[in-house]
Amino acid sequence: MAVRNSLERVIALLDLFSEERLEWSPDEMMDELGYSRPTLYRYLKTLKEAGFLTSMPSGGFTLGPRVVEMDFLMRRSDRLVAHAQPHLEMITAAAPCTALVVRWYGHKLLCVASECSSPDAQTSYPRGRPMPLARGAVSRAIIAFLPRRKLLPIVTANLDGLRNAGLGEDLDAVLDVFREVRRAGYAVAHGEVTPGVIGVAAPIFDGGSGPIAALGVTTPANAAERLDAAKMGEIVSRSAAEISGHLHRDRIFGTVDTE
Amino acid sequence: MAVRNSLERVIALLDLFSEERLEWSPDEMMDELGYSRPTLYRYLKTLKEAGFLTSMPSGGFTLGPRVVEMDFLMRRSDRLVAHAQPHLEMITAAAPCTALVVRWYGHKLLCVASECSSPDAQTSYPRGRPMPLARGAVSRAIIAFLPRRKLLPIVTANLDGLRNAGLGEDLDAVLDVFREVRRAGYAVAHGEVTPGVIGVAAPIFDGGSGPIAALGVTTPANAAERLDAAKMGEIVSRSAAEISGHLHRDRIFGTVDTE
DNA sequence: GAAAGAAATCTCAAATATAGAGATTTCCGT
DNA sequence: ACGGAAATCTCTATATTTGAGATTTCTTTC
Repeated sequence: MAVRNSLERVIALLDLFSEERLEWSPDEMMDELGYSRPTLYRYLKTLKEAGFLTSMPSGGFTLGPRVVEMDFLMRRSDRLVAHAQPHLEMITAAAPCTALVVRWYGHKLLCVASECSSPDAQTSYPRGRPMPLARGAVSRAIIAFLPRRKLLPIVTANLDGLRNAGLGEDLDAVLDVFREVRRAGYAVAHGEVTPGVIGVAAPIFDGGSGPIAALGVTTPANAAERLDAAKMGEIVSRSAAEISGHLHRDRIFGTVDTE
Repeated sequence: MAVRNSLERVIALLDLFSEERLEWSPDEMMDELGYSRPTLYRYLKTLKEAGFLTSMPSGGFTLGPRVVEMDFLMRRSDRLVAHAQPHLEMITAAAPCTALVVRWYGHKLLCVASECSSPDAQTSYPRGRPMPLARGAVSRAIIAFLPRRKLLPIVTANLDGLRNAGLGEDLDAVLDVFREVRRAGYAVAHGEVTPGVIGVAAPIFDGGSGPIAALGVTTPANAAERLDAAKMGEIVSRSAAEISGHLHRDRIFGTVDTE
């Protein structure tokens, strides 16, 4: 654990609240982080006043309303989500599947919108769920279209993961796969993220360099037998291109904000 | 602007990102907050590394992936949401309306789950949207059931708002309204939050003192003519009671966590 | 591909705010 | 109203933060 300044120590406090554990008592936090009592309470008080944490009736602390509100803000004013929503609905209405939009955050993939018409809960992928960087059509649809100078470091850094996903034995083989995705305009994956589920995805651009997100569709493999990958790729690519067009226009003419 | 310690200054930075404005450039932040360049960049770097902010291709900053992930965590492990979901679906399936769960955060009401079957977009109320404290059935359903020592300060602090909402001219009149809500077990409101929309709501308890949330249903007034308020109150109360029962049991037997 | 311009980071000393031990107050259930 | 736990306060030594300016890194333009 490197030297931490006070802000990092506060953030370490927020880091405690994870999937494994969403409620912590002050004493447990002290044990875990080694902060003194007054210090911990000072931090807690400020975070609580700002709404990042709330105290439960049980005496413990959890994440607070501020988190929910900030996510609401993001959702509500995210043009990507707004423009993608009709497409998600259209796609899920046409066949039992999950359609999702995954945003590229520079070194992390996160689902930001999804619709699901498949009865199979396995395929569902809600907003907020992180997506692995080395596997899946969505991830490949984004990485493949990154500008060279960003693509190479990411590929080399994740080479092991990509190899395990079966993309190829060495760097060149993996790069070939990405080249092929670029040529086709979309990526296909067979059960890489969820076993038994086929995924197809195409990149979304906003006019800047490189994709900012991807539109993906996943279907249970048995259902996908009828919908062949090429056809799905076609549909996904077209929708992704339309969304990109909207974003591009927004960017040029300035965002028509709020409402 | 009172004296602020460094943590509060960092939070003030996050406060900038509001409904009005979700993208800020470093220079704009400096102007707004008066921090020096190195200080601002130090803050930004840490917040960015922690994922609370991201830099946009345009050079500005916005809220980052961490926010979305934290909301996902909360949503996914919120027993209130989990237990309420089937009821929301059941209620919205029965008639065109919006059913929502609003959590009480000690001094703030926030919608945490909602389903909508009404074609009228007016009635929709998505997760993350704050709810006014002085108006609406949901708010009243919660406040009315607070323990005395919490109820009084809140009512007196918001007396003006409550008066404007038409609850009564003075403190005693307002308290009478709440007493009546307690007697009925649910609250009814006519167009208080959204004009032309009728709301009915009942409190949800988890076994501690005071309600932790409310279940609400809103319908366009014309559609509500057929469903009289008493009947809606009945349904909402029953669902709220069932949800309370689940939460109570969870609390006693310990949470069956994760999955 | 080089050069100008902008953006981000670094250096370092002064000063200021922070940390923590222990005392004290407030809160809560009985 | 009481007792025990939870949260906050006081105060000083000390470590940390701050900010001006220099410097590096990245980006855009030619």
